[in-house]
Amino acid sequence: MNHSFTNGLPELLILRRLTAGEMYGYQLVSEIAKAGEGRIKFSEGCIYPVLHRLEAKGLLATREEEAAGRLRRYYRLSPAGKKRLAQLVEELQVVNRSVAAIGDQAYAL
Amino acid sequence: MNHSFTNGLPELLILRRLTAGEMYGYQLVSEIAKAGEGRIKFSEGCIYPVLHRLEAKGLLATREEEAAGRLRRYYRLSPAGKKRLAQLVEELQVVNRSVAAIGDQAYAL
DNA sequence: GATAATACCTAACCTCATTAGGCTTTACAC
DNA sequence: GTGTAAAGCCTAATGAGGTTAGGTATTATC
Repeated sequence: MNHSFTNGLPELLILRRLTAGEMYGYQLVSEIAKAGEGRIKFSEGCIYPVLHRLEAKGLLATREEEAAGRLRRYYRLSPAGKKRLAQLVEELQVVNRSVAAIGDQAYAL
Repeated sequence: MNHSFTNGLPELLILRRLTAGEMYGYQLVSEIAKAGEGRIKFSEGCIYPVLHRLEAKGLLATREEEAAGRLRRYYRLSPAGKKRLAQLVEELQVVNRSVAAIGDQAYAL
């Protein structure tokens, strides 16, 4: 893909998607791809390690469930995860405002 | 700083700032800091290598000037640089739309 | 019986931004 | 007048995190 502005983006997309309710990893991969307009797509090799990191930091909580002979690990937001989400949204807005600000003397965004 | 969404951001800010006219590296560092609301600040150790990369790729052109006993290396946009800028702006918009899209069933951005 | 889809995972690699320096000249303070 | 900060340029080691490329097991499909 080779995109810019993607560091921290898997984390933000995961946290934000989980505000709608718990979800498992494989599902998050396809939900993110769906939201990505065919332009943004994070593979399992990216999403799973992020989920493990977020859980280790206490931003996500987990439960396991077996469905159709397959193991599913569901994740949900913790209070700390909600705070982190708000922080990431704000950081993205700072980026957007900075980009707008540095060019407003010449070009509109 | 430890921010998210910063990969590619120095490049975008530089390219966008240069649409207003040529500028030298040290100046770009402070201009970016000024646009960054005290939240975003890319040091010289980041900006100079980016400038060299962009010049090597043909996105920027250069000239040297001596002012007050100090050497200044001015950079300006090439046509390829303008195309790259448009591409980066669009990539950032895709990011913003994806973030909005993945959460619009639950929370507003 | 083979292939794709579901569902989890890890490891090596690569691309930057971060940190931490180094070099030179001018300006200001003590 | 000597020291420190600011103006300018630069590079190298580090680290965080996404990409690529796998591996495993079960179920569904042709």
